[in-house]
Amino acid sequence: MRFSQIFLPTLKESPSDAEVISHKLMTRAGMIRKVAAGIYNYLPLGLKVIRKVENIVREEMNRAGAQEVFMPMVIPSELWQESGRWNAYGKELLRIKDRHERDFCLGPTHEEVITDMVRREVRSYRELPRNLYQIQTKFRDEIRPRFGLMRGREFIMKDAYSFHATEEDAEREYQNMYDTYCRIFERCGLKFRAVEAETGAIGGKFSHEFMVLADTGEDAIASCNKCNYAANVEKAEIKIQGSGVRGLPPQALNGGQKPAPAGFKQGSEEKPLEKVSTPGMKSVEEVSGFLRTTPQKLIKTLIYHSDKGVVAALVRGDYEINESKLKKLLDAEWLNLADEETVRRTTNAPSGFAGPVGLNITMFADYSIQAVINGVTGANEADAHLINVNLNRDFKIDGFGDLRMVVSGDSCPRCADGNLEIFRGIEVGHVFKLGTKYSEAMNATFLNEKGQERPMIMGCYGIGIGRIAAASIEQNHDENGIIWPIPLAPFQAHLIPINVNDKATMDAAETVSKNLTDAGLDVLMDDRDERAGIKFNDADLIGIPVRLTIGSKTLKEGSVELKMRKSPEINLIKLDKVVEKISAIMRPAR
RNA sequence: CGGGGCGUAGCGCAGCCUGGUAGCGCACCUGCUUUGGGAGCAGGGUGUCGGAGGUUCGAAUCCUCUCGCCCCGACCA
Repeated sequence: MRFSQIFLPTLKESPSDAEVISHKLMTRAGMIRKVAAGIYNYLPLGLKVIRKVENIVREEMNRAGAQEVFMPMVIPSELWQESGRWNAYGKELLRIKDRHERDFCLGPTHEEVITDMVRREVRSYRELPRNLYQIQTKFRDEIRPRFGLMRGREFIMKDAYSFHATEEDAEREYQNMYDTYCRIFERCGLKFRAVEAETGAIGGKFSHEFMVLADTGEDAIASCNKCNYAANVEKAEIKIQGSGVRGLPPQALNGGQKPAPAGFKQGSEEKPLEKVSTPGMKSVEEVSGFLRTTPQKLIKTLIYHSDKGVVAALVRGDYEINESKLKKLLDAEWLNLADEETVRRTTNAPSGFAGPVGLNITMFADYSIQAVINGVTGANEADAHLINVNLNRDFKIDGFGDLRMVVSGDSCPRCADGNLEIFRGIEVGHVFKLGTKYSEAMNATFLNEKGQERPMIMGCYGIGIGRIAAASIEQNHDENGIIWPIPLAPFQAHLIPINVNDKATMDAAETVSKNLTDAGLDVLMDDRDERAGIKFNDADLIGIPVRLTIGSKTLKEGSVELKMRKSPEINLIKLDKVVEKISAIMRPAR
């Protein structure tokens, strides 16, 4: 391909709305252009990368025994009514009407469609298992799309769904997909980690996320420095010492806490409860600073609103509530921090002054507060807090649980002496074991060998195609531009004839280009009549792995310059060795 | 949805406070010179100042409404 012909508009400056490096570089390198918030055009260079990713995914899925299908993007509401998600899914589901006023949605995921497809055809256990996948554009009307392809509204995703006669077979396939995903991300040249994850709105029993490690990632993951435990922080558990069973006498538990700060040792005398004035002091920092104590002494009381009613959640002042854990403990469908109005009604005080003493609603608490002796809480009246608050003497808790976010340095919940570290990651893949959630709701059944009707056991496995491209850039770039790993590179070799008006240079360039192309390589030749600086800078920006420079000086010796994008060295190679040399570089990665 | 900000040339921005004929850099077009890491000189403006309404002799500028976009938060496969 000639640079003068390809539609590849590079930019010297980043667009003002791009924040993360992958978004800036993809725009500058002429890969994508924004059409609307979270909606992009893919230009030729961007599409080439997308296709590379798709092909890796396709090859590995096929190798794993899955078969490709293609489902519609526009889905009739009936299917979503059947699964119950038409009402449950929320506003990310873009609902549209056709000319007959019939309801449809743009597919954000395809469990309903695939379940419908399979239930119509599959009758017997003999026709199972099945693993079907598609690579398709999805639409989720995200509240706040951002970061270019990392969190678009419209995005390309590979989604696979498997159907099984038995739990064991579904778990075998889950492992098969897990292994396949590892191979896919390895082939893409990504540094990643598989972590335990929440199952979220898609539902199901357990799941793993595949996280590309990057500081700009939107997810935080906790990872043990000794064993292979790794989990999304939404899910990451704390270590429970002794037994973590609900209902045990509170002080018997000490859920893996950091030692209490000096001066507040367990077992110190319980002092008399006292009310103190704390005008305008709401946050943990303000209150602990004002009262000259530490956040560890505070018990934070958060009022939540849920389908199970208004509840209070208590956690030690230096920790944060993990809403996923709270939701699970409550067995709630939904959960929100209560609004100011509800807080006032419940606590008789503006938010910031809630406390458990005398509070007349159901209260759940994180294990961490069991270690707090003579603690500080809100007084349930404006501008006042209570000091020397003690569990059981001054208030009672309806249930204890692991309700807090893990923090760096927490003990590993799985092994004896490991500690958790927190990393940021970009979720590029997710595998779920769905179980029978959809097959039961939608009556996707089969007859087993005894002639009994049973719901199919399902699994679901997604990969964000565009996110892989973006994540790769987050991991592979420098101040000049993208550095593509060979498997994802839009071209393998970038040829730069310095002076396109010099016949010898151009003849050599044409020959090299033809030879490399004949050898099966994708070559971009910068035949533009531009200054060398412009060509070199564009080459660095778009990040093709191999650069070959052809100039009249080295040409006299029958040589061209070879430079890898990822390293600064420049080597001369003879014209007749070019194909051999470049092929050797490409081989391991192809 | 709450808070904040921005919409002016293809891109990045100034002008707005204090109303008076639309600007800068880059890009683009023409010519000459230059030619191995984003060239120089000369000439050229390609604009519904996001949109609608209002105030005014006069609005990019002031007021009202509206649309779009971005950031923070909330929320979230």
